[in-house]
Amino acid sequence: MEERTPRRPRIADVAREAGVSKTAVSFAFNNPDRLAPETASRIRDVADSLGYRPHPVARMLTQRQTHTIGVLTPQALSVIFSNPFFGAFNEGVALAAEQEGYALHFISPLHGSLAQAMSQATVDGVVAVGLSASHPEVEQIRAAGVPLVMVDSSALPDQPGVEIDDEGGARAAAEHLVMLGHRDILIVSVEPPPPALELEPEGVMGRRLRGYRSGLEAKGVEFDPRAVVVAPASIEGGLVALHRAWGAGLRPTGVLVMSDAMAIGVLRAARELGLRVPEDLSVVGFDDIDVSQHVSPPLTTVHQPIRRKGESAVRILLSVVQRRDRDPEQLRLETRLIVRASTGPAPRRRQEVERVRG
Amino acid sequence: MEERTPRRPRIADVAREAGVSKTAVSFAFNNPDRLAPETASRIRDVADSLGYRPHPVARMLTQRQTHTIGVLTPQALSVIFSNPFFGAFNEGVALAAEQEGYALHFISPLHGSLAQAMSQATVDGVVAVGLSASHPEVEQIRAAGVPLVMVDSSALPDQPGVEIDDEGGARAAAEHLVMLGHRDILIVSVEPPPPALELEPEGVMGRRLRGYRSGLEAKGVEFDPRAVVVAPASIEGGLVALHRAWGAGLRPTGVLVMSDAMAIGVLRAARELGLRVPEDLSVVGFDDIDVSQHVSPPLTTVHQPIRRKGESAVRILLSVVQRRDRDPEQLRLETRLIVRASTGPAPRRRQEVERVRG
DNA sequence: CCGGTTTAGCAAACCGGTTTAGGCTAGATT
DNA sequence: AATCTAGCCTAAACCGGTTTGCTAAACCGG
Repeated sequence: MEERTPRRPRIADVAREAGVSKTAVSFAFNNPDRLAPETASRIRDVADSLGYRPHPVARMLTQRQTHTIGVLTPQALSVIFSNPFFGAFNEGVALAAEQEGYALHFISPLHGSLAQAMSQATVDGVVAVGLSASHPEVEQIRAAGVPLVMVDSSALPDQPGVEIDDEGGARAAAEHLVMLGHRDILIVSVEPPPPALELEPEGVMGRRLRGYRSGLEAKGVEFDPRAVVVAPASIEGGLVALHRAWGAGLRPTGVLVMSDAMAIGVLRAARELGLRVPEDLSVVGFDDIDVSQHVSPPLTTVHQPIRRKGESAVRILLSVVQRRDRDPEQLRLETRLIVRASTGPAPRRRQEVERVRG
Repeated sequence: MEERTPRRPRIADVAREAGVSKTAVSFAFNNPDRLAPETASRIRDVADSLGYRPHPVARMLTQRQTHTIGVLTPQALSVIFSNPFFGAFNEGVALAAEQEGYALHFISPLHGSLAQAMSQATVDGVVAVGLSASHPEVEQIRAAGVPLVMVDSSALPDQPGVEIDDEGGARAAAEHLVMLGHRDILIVSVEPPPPALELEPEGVMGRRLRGYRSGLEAKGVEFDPRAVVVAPASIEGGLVALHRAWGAGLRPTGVLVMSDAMAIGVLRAARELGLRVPEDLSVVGFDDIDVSQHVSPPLTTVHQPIRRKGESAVRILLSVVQRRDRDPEQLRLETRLIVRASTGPAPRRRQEVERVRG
């Protein structure tokens, strides 16, 4: 007698074994009231003894829902997960999703195509983060007909979304430095990842840049485009950014950095250059990720409610997934400057900085 | 004339519109060689004009695969994502998965039950991390018949898995401190999360504890169980752990911490207590997460190849998902001590520490 | 002109469930 | 006794695709 690889038992096997119809087996699991109690429990016993579990894919197909929400990003997942910003964001997403019993499915470009990855994904709805409204594939994605909430994309009309007041936060950061007496200010911006989108004015970084600029100009400091450097949004990125700026002869007393990860790199570069923070150089980050309060000196930064952003996105998404009748909800969360120890009064005389560098 | 909500077009709609059978439509997408070229392209045109995309769930059902791998953890996802260890691990997982065109699906306890979450998940295989072999649901999970690779669980026979040399790494850390002259050593261990598993001897932390112990004893330092404190595996956790130990009257000159996140908290607590690191207090972490080299002072820690662990787990998983004939592969990765600046010679006289504290 | 091979496309079965619309029986009602 | 109702269960249709035979026509060399 051959030992066959044991097929996974299906509903028909249970039905046959229990001497009932498939319908009865299905009812035993999903709708036991429609069966005599003893029949239902007998069916369940048989199912257990066979090790039967309803096939999740088949269920999805008939019920037309997957109980899964997708998190979509235009970047490779392998660059997302160890980014503390995404960590906190995903934490919020997970919190809201778990509460409602939804699982999480991550969608990233498949063979370079987001739309393709999207059409392969079995989700009830999608939270898109870091996807700019002008992304080439955004139309295809919307055309997939899956409920979609966009995060940090300048809102399309009719498109639910969550964003924050990037511009206001950046303006506060810039004004803070100016009020401390800084005049020579370096701006460190985020370089778009390889599949190089231009630095679009509608993107997050565009908004922050506008905020910096208006903050400077509001206080009478001229905005100098040559004092803007660009690097990858990582600790390393910030590190090389300051070194490069310094090497190019810039001698700022204050730095406005568009992400905390980069700001941490800037802090490190400052130490390497022999600059004391904040005595010689003031640094302001953006995002207020968890570690920012633990680095030394603790980082002055623009706080945004990252976890809440993730939670809200999921809440909004589920409200459209579950009842179709909603208006597209657009949520805007506040930012605020948190002054810690990485900023201080500008050094009196420029020489002071020069001397240290030498 | 009523405006009906437009049904998603199905294969039958395309077939009717193009005047062919469903089979032909299917071929046009998956097996165009079996059709005359002009027929195939006509079908694809019709499909495009209708906005037709094959329904991913239906595909999964017939093809019996989902092109998705699951990442399973016994903890809530909302505690996972902003943990830098998981961040790096997931990065490795994502890297290997993306290379093979697999998406990622995260599975965490559903209504408290991992097995239930598991049976709902549509994945081709699962990487389980932080799931101890003695977890109450591990049998049900294995019984689901889904290929499974366990990470950091003491290997079950017949069960593919990836682990690291926790014990060896911990021993090296302990010996390092002893060689620097430390005799009063505090051990900070990880408290199991709420659904409180005991601190099992087979768990990761059990292995590390054994390593510390054997490292101490090998160098003739007695292991004192009262010098082991327990706290959550977070920066906060480490912070309160040292404060609590200090408050209880312990006066270690060296601390062995079972995770870098906690070690960073310990560093901070030391600063709050007025202790200089490493002059007054030496601190050794475990894991070597990315930030550890950026905190100040840079953290001496036991390195483990976290990303590679994730990658390897997925590689092994896919090798069994794709061809069933493999032996269960068990991989063990090395750890090594990385000495940075948070450890140094023990202070000469105990008084030195006492004085500082005062 | 004939048997044999391609080629192009189709009908039907299948994946593994859920759901609709009844059917049958037994007890209650008229 | 005939009709109604309630309770329990089922056959068949359905979700939306893929795959397996099979057939009819075109092609081919002899």
